[in-house]
Amino acid sequence: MIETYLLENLVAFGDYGTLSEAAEKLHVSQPSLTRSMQKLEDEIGVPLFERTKNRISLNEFGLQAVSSARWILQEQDNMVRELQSRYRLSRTISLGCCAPVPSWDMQQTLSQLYPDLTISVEIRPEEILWRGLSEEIYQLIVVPVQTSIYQEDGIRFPELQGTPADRLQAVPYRRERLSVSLPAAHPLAREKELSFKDIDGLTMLQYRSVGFWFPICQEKMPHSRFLMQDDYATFREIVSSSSIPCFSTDLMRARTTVPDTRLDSRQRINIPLTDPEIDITYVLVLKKENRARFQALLKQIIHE
Amino acid sequence: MIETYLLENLVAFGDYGTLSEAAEKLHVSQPSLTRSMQKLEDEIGVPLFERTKNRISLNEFGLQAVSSARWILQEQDNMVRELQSRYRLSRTISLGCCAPVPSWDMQQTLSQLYPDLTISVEIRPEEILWRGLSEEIYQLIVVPVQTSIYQEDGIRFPELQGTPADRLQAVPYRRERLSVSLPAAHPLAREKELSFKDIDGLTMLQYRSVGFWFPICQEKMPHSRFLMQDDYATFREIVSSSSIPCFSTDLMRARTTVPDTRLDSRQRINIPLTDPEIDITYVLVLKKENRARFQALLKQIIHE
DNA sequence: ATGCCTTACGTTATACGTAATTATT
DNA sequence: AATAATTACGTATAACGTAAGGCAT
Repeated sequence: MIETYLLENLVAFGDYGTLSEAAEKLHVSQPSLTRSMQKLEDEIGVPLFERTKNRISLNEFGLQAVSSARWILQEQDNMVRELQSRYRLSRTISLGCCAPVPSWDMQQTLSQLYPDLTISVEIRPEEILWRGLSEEIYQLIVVPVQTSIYQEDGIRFPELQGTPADRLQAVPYRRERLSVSLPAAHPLAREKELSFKDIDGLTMLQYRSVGFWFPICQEKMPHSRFLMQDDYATFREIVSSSSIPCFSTDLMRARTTVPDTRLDSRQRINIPLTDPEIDITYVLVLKKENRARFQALLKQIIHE
Repeated sequence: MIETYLLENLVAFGDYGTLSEAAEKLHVSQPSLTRSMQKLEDEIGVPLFERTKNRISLNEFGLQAVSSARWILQEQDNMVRELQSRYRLSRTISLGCCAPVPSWDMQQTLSQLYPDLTISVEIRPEEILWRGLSEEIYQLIVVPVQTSIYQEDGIRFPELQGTPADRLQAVPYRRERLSVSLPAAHPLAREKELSFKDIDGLTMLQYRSVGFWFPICQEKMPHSRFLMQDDYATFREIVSSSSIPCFSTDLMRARTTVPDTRLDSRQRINIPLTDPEIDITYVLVLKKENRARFQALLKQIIHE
């Protein structure tokens, strides 16, 4: 059988036209290429070249050989690439998430449980998460369910082509509630609770990557302006140094290591919202065929 | 890039299941295969095997690699085979012929003119010759034309899909006339000439591979029986030792080195036939695109 | 005990580079 | 003179076989 380096040399000669140039590009000597081509001809048993004293060129068979060789090398390359890509995929956990807090938590949890694997986390709209789970772009997704609905009906799996609901496993993960963060001096800051209706019209400072939360707020507060912030650090900075209302959640506050309790005019007060939409239960969903792989994760979530 | 021998070793391991057996089949040592598999894994960068202390087997990636490797090796094999077959074809002249005498002549002529090439000659019905010429199964064909028609109309090219008549070149080659060979004692042996009509009903000894001649005789002598002979030497033997009538042609007699002139009862007399169908002009036909290749042949035929 | 895989080590094959030769532009 | 291919020859890489070791059935 013909060794690969001979085919590579042949293709290089086909590309560059002379042995000298091909040799240069391949970082080998001219005589080495001469020998390769001789050996190739010898092994195939078919003359591939027209030779004159200081010129060598491909004949009709040589041309065909070059094109076949090019094809074979490409197939080899595909083989290796596909294996590598499948392997890489088998070494990464892809999580699709609907909101930042569970994405942070899961990133951390997964890294601890699977220290050898690459953890890839994305925040995307729920529809894309379901589709991605079905198409194996994500092995895990975290979707939000309104807690009141969850407690009545459990989880409603959407219609997925190729992945019927009974092949999915859903595990309730944790709960998050949205509240309004107002400066102490704000007229509404004394209220015990508020609804979207009460605060509709306020100009809100808004971090962009909050996932599913933002569409809810937009819908519930059609008269408000939202000052979007792309960078989380900047957002936090402006929150702490301005008096613009914003949103907060219980989980977010629990993550804040140093709660800001200074009692100045910029101190903020969190007031719970009453609308049922702000009480969310996160649910982790995966294909049942992957349960074994994520056994450790499931155990930890259930025992939390 | 991955050398071919590594793929071959991998496929052998896939075929035989253990390194030992694969090594034996490949006629290499066990350790050599161990190293090959290690090297392959290393170069692809993906684990392909499950290893226990004295057992090695393919994992999911290994299985995929084996099937890809098998495919690539087959492609290589095809490449080489196709080149070799095209080359062999380029080194052989395929002639399709309608009758034995021109086939013998052409075989001889071509061998002399192209001593390095393989000459392949077949006697086939005219229809197949034309089709074969069109489909490049034959580079040359020799077809019969009734001399009277030829002298009036020249050659009539049949309708060939893919090969219009103006891409063909036809060269008149030589002429052959059929006669009846009768024992001297035969009642008709005194005639100066005969027609098929006169001899229809006779039982004829007939060599099988006479090409287009036989269908003509059959058609013209519907009441005759033909005693078919497959072997030419046998046919000649029976002819010379029996008194069964048979056919002969001027060209055939010209080729017979020692004309049998013994004047015994078995001596045979050749009597010309008068029907126009027995006067044939052979025509050599080839594609015009191959004229250059057969220049020497054409020159010789025209100068004959 | 036998079979199978791996590691270690020395050998051999062969692919490679350098230098020299020849021919062409 | 410069460029290109081939041949000749010595070298170095790497593939190979033998020998030895470990582990499992």
